[in-house]
Amino acid sequence: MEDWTTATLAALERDGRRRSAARTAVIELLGRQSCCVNAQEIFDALRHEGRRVGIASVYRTLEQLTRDGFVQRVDVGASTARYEPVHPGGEHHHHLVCADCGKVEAFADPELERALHKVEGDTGYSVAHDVVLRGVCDDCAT
Amino acid sequence: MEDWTTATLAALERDGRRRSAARTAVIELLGRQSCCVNAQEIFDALRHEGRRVGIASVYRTLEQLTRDGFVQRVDVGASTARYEPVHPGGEHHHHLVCADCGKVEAFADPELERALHKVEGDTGYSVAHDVVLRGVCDDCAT
DNA sequence: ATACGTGCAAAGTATTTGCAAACGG
DNA sequence: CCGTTTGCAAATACTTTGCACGTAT
Repeated sequence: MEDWTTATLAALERDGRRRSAARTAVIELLGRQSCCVNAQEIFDALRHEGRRVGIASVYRTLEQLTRDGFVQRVDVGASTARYEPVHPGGEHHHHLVCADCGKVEAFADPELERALHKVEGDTGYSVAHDVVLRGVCDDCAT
Repeated sequence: MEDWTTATLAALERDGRRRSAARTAVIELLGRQSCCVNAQEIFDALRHEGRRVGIASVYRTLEQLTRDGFVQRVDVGASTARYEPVHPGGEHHHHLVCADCGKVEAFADPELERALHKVEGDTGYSVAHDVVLRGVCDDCAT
């Protein structure tokens, strides 16, 4: 979804925010992810490609993007928070977490999604939702 | 569910663990909860009723109980982890979290549960699951 | 020019760990 | 008694904040 990056940068600009180096770097990196990442991973990846960003800026950017609804925070139970891009009306998935090694995988299920929407209608809660299933992954099952 | 307390204490005993004061206090308090609580809340409540427990013991007990499947850790996105008793085959609910004030409420939905079990069958993940819906609670909606 | 953003380092929180003393079986 | 468990305090892990300087607009 290269599109998310462009859309997000454009939305920020429209909002009067500046297209600064650190912010742009974080957004571009997020746009390349297929599933959730944490702040440290973003920081390390950016450093690895030679960008000089501070981890504080990573956290600040994530906080902003989360507040504005461009990314969703995913709490999979590890001590660290993870984040992933939100594709409005598009691809949408949930998470399988290995109880053993902590690995996080994505899954999607239309029927589950339908049940969720119904509950959201009933309760009035509908800003975001996340389903976390715990179990043992294939690697650890051996 | 006064029953959970008894069952859990018995299971620990059967497992060779000691029925120590701190551990028993934490388990009894958990058994009285209807929804999830965090370590600090447990600590404060126990202190309030005059029991001299250290917060480290609260964490240690929670970690043990979680590992053994007697309590489930619930990550609702706040910085602190919450925990609640697991009633095997019995009452089972998920959580609504207010995006504004952080309040956590419980909800249950049979259709959602059915969809979840189906996904668990498909994926092989089935140790535990938790659904978190975010939104604005009635109090904050005003 | 002039706000807005930044990197760094220091400060906060939540949780874990080391250890000698207390305790349960 | 002897190994488990404890409370405390120090250590750790993650995240936030204060601040002087950089930089987009």
